[in-house]
Amino acid sequence: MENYFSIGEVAKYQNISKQTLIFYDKIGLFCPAYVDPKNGYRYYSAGQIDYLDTILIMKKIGFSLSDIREHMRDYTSDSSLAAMKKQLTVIESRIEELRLIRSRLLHRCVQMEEAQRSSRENSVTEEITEERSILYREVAAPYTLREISIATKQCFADFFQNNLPVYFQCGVSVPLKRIREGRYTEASIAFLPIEKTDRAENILVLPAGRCVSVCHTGNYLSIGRSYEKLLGYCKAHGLQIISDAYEFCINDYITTNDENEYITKILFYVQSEK
Amino acid sequence: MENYFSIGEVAKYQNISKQTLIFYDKIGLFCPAYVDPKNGYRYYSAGQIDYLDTILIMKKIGFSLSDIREHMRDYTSDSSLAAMKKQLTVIESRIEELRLIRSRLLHRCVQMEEAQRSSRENSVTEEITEERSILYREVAAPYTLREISIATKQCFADFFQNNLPVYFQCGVSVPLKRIREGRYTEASIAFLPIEKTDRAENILVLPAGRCVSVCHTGNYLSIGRSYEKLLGYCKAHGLQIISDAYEFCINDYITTNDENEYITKILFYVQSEK
DNA sequence: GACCCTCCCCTTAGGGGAGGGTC
DNA sequence: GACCCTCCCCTTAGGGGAGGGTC
Repeated sequence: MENYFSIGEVAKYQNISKQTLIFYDKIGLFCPAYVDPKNGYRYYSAGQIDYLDTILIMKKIGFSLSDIREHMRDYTSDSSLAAMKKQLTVIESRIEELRLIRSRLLHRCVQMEEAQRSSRENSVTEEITEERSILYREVAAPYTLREISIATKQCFADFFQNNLPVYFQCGVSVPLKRIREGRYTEASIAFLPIEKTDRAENILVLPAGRCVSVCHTGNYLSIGRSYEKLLGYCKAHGLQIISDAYEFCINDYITTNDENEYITKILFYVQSEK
Repeated sequence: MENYFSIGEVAKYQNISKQTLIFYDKIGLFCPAYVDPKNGYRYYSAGQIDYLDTILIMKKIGFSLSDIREHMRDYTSDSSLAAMKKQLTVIESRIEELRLIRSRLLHRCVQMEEAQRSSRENSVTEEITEERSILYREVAAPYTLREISIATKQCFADFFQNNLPVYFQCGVSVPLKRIREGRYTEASIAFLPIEKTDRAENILVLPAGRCVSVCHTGNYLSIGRSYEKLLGYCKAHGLQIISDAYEFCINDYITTNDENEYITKILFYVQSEK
């Protein structure tokens, strides 16, 4: 037994637990070279423990234990190179996915922080917006919160299914005509802002242009208050509204369960009256 | 029941399975607004299913279901922002980790492909190497494969424990004196090449400089053959060896279980004889 | 006293039925 | 016939014992 290692020694050298070695033995991934028939003690040969490095590296690369077991049943430099290259693409797509999630998160965090500063004033601002795309679904009649919710759900389902580059944010659009009639909450489409994409179906591009906006703070049903303010501002400044209303949820059910904290940015495209 | 959704409808809208909804109910993460007492049917209100978006987004961001449950017990814009920012750092470190793994994998793949081309010729080449660092451990007497294996293990354990920026590659160094005496396999240190690091302990920097090298193909115990070739080359070309031997495993037990496929690059620093 | 063994239960986020009732 | 329910077993990669023998 001179040249053999006990389970404790192997565990120590490789800095893994004995449990792990017992487990690898049980699933046939890495079995001791010799097992004492009278007490069941495991002994590993010096030559074989190098294979543990290979196993640990394969694990680090992202292979499952059963993948590793199959791979090592008979591995050559060719099969190893092929396996490593395959894993390289897996890792790269995982990195891409995480990057996307990071950019969405960042976007939402930035928006919330900006809104927390500006919403206290709650004043109308004029700005030139940049072009942006939205992924949308039409809201069915009678345009109550229920139908809006369903349309939003459909957008999210589309996003989760196709992993589209949307942000973690939603919004709705309300026709100008309904706003004028005081039907502030009867949205005609629900949408999710989305990064530039090749896809065409259910995508709408909002052009760059002159806009007025206000952040509405509080319960969604009280949004009429902010609309009146916005309409009043346009009238007072000689601005003609040339689009439907676009509402972007900055703070909504995704980030708070207190409706008083809701923040909705309302936006209209405008031009000076002739 | 007019405004309620059945489990099937919710599953369809959110594009998740019924099993998932039953599971979320069981763990108390997302329970139906109403359960029919006579048949146990689940009914979800229009208002509540928006929370599912929040749950799915939180999941996508990387929270566990129990984290989400705790978070949503009472979440505000402040607590959400804090949670999102925390997750942002988690995601960023995950991306970094994957990047590191990718660079190691790439390094190994490139080396193997290069070696597969050049090893067929098996000829001595002269080159100017760049500076590189190695993470090493000393090999104990009597310098057999057993002690080398232990030293290598210690390097790997250090790597796995501290997640050091090493490549998935190992190597050894053999003192020139032992080479001259024909003791080709009696390495004095085992090492792993490592990216530039701030760490100082167990790190050795191999300088840039003029080198000769040869790729040895096959069983490690036959490496003497390649050493003789290398020494002969130096003699014939008037080169004086000014360092110990460094052996880099290009193809080893990590990538093949056929010793005939092993490829080891042997390298000496040299200068012209005066 | 330190080391080793074999059970056995536990964790995450559901998937896939079986068996039986319900709209 | 399509929909819903409640069990129940299964998956990954081990961790954490308990209870008992061994160097």
